[in-house]
Amino acid sequence: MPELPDIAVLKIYLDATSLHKEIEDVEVKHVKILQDISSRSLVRELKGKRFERSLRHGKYLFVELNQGPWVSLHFGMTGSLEYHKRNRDAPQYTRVAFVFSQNYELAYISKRLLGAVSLSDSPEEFIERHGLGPDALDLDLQRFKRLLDGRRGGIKSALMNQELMAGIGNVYSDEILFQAGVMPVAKVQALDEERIETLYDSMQTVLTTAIEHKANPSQFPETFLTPQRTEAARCPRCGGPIRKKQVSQRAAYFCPHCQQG
DNA sequence: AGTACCACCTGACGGC
DNA sequence: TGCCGTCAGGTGGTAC
Repeated sequence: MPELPDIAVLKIYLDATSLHKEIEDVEVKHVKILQDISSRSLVRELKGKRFERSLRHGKYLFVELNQGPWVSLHFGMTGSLEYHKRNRDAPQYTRVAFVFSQNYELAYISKRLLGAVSLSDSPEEFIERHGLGPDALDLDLQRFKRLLDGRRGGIKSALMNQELMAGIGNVYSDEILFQAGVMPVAKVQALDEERIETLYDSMQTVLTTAIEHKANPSQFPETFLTPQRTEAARCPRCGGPIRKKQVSQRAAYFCPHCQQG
């Protein structure tokens, strides 16, 4: 479920395992995962260098090398990281392996190959080039209001629009709307100022709470909708049935009793 | 400006 | 058991 909280957890993991170690080799196991760069260039740029620090913006993780470009990691719908000792059973679907000394490596894993590994001059340059909005957790209420002001479309697609704000995907947009008591089909224009503020508060609370629980839905508070993303589920607040509906081309889960507008 | 649709990929699941 | 359609949390391009 790689949305903002998941990437935040991957950042903690990468920082704890893979910084300040010489990259002895880079193994590209599937070139389709590389974006705008060849295998050879990636290896040449990274070999002998070290990861010094990482930054997260939206659903992207950027890793700074001790000199040269930044590595940018995007995880698509099925991506992850795993640091492990190299042996005969490497993780399945490892697409790129960053190899350190003593036979340890950081594996970039992507089952469906929808993610991307690339290089950029800086996170700022990458964010600009991709037209990403501000990070959803680095957004104050006033700016949130300005971003939504005058928008004609639905609230769910606005929350998921990476050009507007970066980091929220299908699952967390549903959770934020549920916590705020707003229907996924609600139009932005139909929300008064108070509900926009509630939405903002829910966004901050949901994202930070998810990160605190390692982005693992099975550990989320009982008041959360996310673990109930099945059609037979019950609303954690009122006990009524959870409904599923296509909204903005995605499967939205919501409680018709607790969410309005 | 905002939305619909398709494409990119692979795997899981249910129906037959 | 095998085949087939459908669906899955990502982004990006095109057409309206």
